[in-house]
Amino acid sequence: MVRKGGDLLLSRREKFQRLRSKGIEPFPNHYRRTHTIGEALAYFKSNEAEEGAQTRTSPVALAGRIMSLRGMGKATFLNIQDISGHIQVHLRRDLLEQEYELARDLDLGDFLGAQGPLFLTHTGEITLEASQVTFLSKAMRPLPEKWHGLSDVEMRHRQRYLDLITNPEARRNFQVRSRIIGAMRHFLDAKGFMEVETPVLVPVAAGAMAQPFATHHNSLDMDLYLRIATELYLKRLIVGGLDKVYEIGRVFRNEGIDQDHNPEFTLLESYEAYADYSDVMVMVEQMVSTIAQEVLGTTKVQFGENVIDFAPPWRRVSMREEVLRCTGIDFQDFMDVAALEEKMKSIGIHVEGRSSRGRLIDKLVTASVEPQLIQPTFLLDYPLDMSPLAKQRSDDPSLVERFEGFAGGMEIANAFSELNDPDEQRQRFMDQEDLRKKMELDEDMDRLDEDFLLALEHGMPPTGGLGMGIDRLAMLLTGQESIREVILFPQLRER
RNA sequence: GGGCCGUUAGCUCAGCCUGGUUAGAGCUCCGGACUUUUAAUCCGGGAGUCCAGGGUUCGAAUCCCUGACGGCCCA
Repeated sequence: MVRKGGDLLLSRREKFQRLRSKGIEPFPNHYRRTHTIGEALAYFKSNEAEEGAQTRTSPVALAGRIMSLRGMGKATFLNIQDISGHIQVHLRRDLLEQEYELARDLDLGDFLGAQGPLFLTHTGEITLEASQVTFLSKAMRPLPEKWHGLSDVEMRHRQRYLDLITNPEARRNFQVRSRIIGAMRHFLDAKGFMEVETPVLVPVAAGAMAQPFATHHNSLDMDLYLRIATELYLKRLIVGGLDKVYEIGRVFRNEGIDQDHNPEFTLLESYEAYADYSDVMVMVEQMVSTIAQEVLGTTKVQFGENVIDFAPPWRRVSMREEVLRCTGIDFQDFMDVAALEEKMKSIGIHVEGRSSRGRLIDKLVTASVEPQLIQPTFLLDYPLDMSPLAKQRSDDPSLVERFEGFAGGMEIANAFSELNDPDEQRQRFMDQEDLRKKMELDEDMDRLDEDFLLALEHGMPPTGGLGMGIDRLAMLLTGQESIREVILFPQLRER
């Protein structure tokens, strides 16, 4: 596909042809570098520490993308970049002789291999003095502007590779994200959890209240959905005796897109037999603070105008109390849906369509409480109405043993003591379905998964379960306020 | 779903309010000079579907309408 940019593309094509006609392969198969650029810089510094600024190292062979190019006639300075860093390369005609001609055909964005000793220029920059250069790959299109980088947000997302080439912060965000997930696996593995993979294509999209994406399997002639959660499959594994399992996987929810929602996102779910939600709470604060410490070297991160400290213990407060504090509404005084809705309207919270009591309370939390929860906070003990998979509290059956974890004004974790009574679970699913039908609700309810109930009937031990949004955790630990900055290819409208 | 803002050269942006020569700048690109430069510098030269469509006007990048895409805020 050829797009605009006529001249610039043409001149690159011409240089490409010129290379070929000189017998230089523009896309050679092999190049052996001896060091990454980061390693080479470290190598020079250790030599410098021993021998002083005049040191010249033994030759190294480096490779990278040309990010700047300063031709000066019989000498050329350029900078090459790889993932570990960037380094200046000095090309001299007296050293390279005929090979120096190559300098004329280099473009920003091309890949170059260079071999030679490292030295310090008298402006103090570590530089490779090339005794040999190897053309490694041609860029047929120009890079974005070298000083400002690529700043058009849409293009940064559509052509993420350009963002990654030119914006160090983008590279860093995704490196941090990767290390977060690594540290998370390490933490869970060390606790004796087993990582598993469960189906993405499922006959019933259950385990959360969300619209699924629908698809179809042709040879089975069967409608399937992309999972909206991994919950019910992981609990089947608890039934199966795996005792501590987790999955880090993509889930799909057919919903709107905004600052902290993408239709596909990465979710950690973990289930631990013989644990309850208070055990999970301790694990969450340990895990997040450990990850922050491991990845960032601190538990404190700048997020917007705030510094969030993930060091345990996190604040714990009953959800009911916190709603009361933030809104002046004690939802236990409003068992009636209409009365609650009326009361919410009086403080300016409107809910469209017909809603259940659970959804109204959820709305209260997201609208009035969540934005205030900047420092890590656990809200405890949610109403039964909005928690069909959680176990009731023994002292108050209108509440369940559930918490959600918040930080930076976002929900990042959701956990409960898992309901393991199969008859009660069936009843909860049916209540949800009844509620939806009776009230003609405009909302998603958890779907009944008959096969899951069959598993539960074989007996599930008491279990503590957790769901945690990896993308939002990555936002918090990278200081990014948009989920699109931590998802490499966020969903965009087709152009 | 509603409101506000944006879309001009490959990239980063000015110009628009207050319509009027051939739409500008920097980077990139092309030619030339230059063997320690580093946003290299100096000289010369290129490069545009002003998001799309419609309207107003003698005349539209500029004013109006519709749409597309994106951003922010609200729901």
